[in-house]
Formats: sequence, structure tokens, C-alpha cells
Amino acid sequence: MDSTTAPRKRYAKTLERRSAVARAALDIVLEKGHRALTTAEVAARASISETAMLYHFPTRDHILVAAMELADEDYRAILTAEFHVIDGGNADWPPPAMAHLTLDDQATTRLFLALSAEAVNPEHPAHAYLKAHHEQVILEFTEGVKRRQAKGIADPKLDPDRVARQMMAAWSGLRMQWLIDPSLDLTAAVSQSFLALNGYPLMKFKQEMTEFMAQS
Amino acid sequence: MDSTTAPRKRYAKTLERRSAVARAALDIVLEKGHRALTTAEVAARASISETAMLYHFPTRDHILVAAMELADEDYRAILTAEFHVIDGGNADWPPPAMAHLTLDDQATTRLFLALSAEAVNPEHPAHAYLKAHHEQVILEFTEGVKRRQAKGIADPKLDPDRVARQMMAAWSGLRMQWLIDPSLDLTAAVSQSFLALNGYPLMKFKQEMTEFMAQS
DNA sequence: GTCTATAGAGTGATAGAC
DNA sequence: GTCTATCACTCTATAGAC
Repeated sequence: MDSTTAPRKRYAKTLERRSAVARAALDIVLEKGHRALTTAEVAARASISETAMLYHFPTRDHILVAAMELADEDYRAILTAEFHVIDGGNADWPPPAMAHLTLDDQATTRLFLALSAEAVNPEHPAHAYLKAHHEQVILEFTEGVKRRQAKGIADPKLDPDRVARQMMAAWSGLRMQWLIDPSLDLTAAVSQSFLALNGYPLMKFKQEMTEFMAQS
Repeated sequence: MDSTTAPRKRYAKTLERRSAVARAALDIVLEKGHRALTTAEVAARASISETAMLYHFPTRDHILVAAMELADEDYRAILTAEFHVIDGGNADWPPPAMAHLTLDDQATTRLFLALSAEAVNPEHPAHAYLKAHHEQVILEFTEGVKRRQAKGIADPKLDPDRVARQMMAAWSGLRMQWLIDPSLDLTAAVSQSFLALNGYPLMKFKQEMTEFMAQS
């Protein structure tokens, strides 16, 4: 919209500073949780003065968003890995990459939830990030639904975009429950939810029926 | 476990103070969001000194949990209202009570998410509350699934408890998406997700099929 | 463009008075 | 059991120096 708001060029020093701060912040979040993160400690770990850091990141929230963006890379890797399983034609859909979630993803899930809670406010730094993140993942999910519909393992009557959003919701919601009760079998719950939302049970039944009819 | 930790008796004054503080806190949350809540303002509205309030609620988080508990009454009313619709035998499951959500529930949803993000820590005041809340709602959901299975509008092969947890996840997850993008049709999305998770499409197909068979 | 000094507001822990 | 006084700490807005 406004060409002056889009930075024409980022100086090397700024980029360096920014990534150092983001890295330090993510380290702290993974160690002690986002709540224990103080601007003072981030600055100390990033070897920068606290007030200097505040030039690059006006508020603590901006720092948290930067940390979240960093953590997101792994998160995205998990999701895409899952899609490759689907593309392989595995209808039972066990997402093996998700089994690795139990490591230190609690911290990032917490951070994700905390930021989501603030994202209503369009002024909040997390708003733009989360909206973009959401749309991107939903786009990928939508493609997956279409592929499955083409393969006959998802109900073709369903609206791919709507299903994608429901999958995204199930994914966030189940992570949330797992946060409150880590004994929840997240992988199994996600698989079952995804299959149900894609209309897989119905398609499977229809397929079995046609096979049965062909037999007799 | 330890009988000394469970208060034998709560004095009337304490209860009065507590509810006044909770009410004041919820008012502020609904007006400006949980982020803008300061202990000073809560104390002022509750007509109590800030430090006196800190005796009853050791931290700001304790106050937020009390506010959440208050808000929960409405939330629960919505959910039970929905169940009555189901019990009425309406298989299409439009939860009319949920259509009223768009009012000031954004604020409580935000608060709910923010507290959920902290709930991993068993020491956090939100932990016990959220765990109990979750279990209670899931219990109700489970009953609903069983009822629907008995009526033949839910797949009897599904584990009611697991389905209930998936419904709960869908419910939280969709609220979260709606928070980021309020243009989402929450009611429709919830209906469709719930139906899919209960295996309704499959049951409906089977029923239509038997009707068709009986015809010919 | 990058950074510093300073100052004000919010939180919460402690010791001790009614 | 209820409440107060006080203090240390964290966050961030502002003005201005390199």
C-alpha cells in the first residue's frame, strides 16, 4: 500500500542483530517458557544492550513473535513431511513425523497459544504473522484434500477449503488438549480426526460395498 | 490429600471480597481485554486496597482465573443448551445457542486461550481449573455421543470418549480461528465438524441405503 | 540508521500491624 | 484471619547522542 512503510533495504547489521535476538529469545522460551522471558535476559544473551534491542524490537511481544517465526521452521517441516505420506497413497494416514512432537514442542505450543490469544488486535505484532501462517497452512491442507478427493479417499462433496479449516482447528485444538494433559495420544487423535473430517469412513464403506457387489 | 491445605471454613467476608474482585475483573476483561487488566484497577473497582486484594489473590493470574470461572457459567449454559437440541432428536445438529457467541465472547475466548497457554505448569492457578473444566465438558460430550449412537445417528464403532475429546478440540480450535478471522462462520464450521467426528455421514448413507433396499 | 539515558507505570514478595 | 507499608524488579515511552 504505502511504499515508504516497506523497507527498501535492510542493513547487514540490523539483520544480524535481529537474528541474534530471535535466536536468544527462542533459546530462553525452550528452556523456561515464554512467560519467564525477560527483555533483560534476551539482550544479555544476544550481547546487546537492552535499550538498543528495543530499537529493533519495540516491545517484548515483537521479540516473542520473532522467536515464534524461528520455531516455525521445524513446525512446517513436520506438516510437509506428513503430506508426503499422504501423497504416497497411504490412506490410513499415520503421520509419523508427528510422533516427534513430544520433545520441546510444549514450549512452542504454549507460545503459539499465547500469541493467538493476542492476535485479535490488528495492531499486535502477532496478528499479521498468525494470519499469514494460518492462511498458508490452510492452503496446503486444501491442496491435500483435493488430492485425496481425486484419489477417492476423501468425500468429493466436501468443500476443500472448509475441510482444511476444520483440520487446522482440530490440529490446534488437539495440541491444546495435549498441553493440558500430555498423556493424550496426540498422533492417534490427529489421525482419526483428520480422517473423519475428510469423510474417509464413508468413502471406505462405499468402496467395500462396490467390491462386495462385484463379488456376488 | 493434606487436610490442612483444604480450607475448613471460608469466612463470609472473604467470600464477599473474592466475588467482588472476580466480578470487577471480568468487567474489565470484557471491556478492554485481559491484557489491559491491571491489579490497581481491579482493586479500585472492587472497592478494596490493592495490597489487601493481594492477600486473597496472590497474583494477577489468580484474579484472571477467578474471572474466567465467572465467565464460564454462560459458556456452560451454551453447551448444555446445545445438548437439549440433540436430545430433541434433531440429527442435523444446528446449535442455535452458538449463534449468540459473536457478542463479547471474543474477550473470554482470548482469556481462555491465554490461560490455556499457561496451564502446562501444574503450579499455575489455571492448571487445576482448566483440567477440571475440560474433563467436565468432555464427560458431557461423551454422554452425547453415546446417546447419538443409541439413536443410530452416530457410528457405534467409535469410542465415545475419544470422539468427545476430538469434538472438544474442534470446538477450541475453531474458536481460535474465529478469533484470528472473525468472518469465519463458527456455527456452521462447528456443526459440520461435530457431525463428521460422530460418523454421521456414514450412518446417514447406510440408513438411506436400507430405505432404498426396502423400496425395491 | 543505530543506539543510550532516564523516568514512569505495573507487578508481586516480604515483614509486620490490626 | 485480615490487611498495610515498603521495596525490588520488569517493561516501555521519550528525548536525544553517535
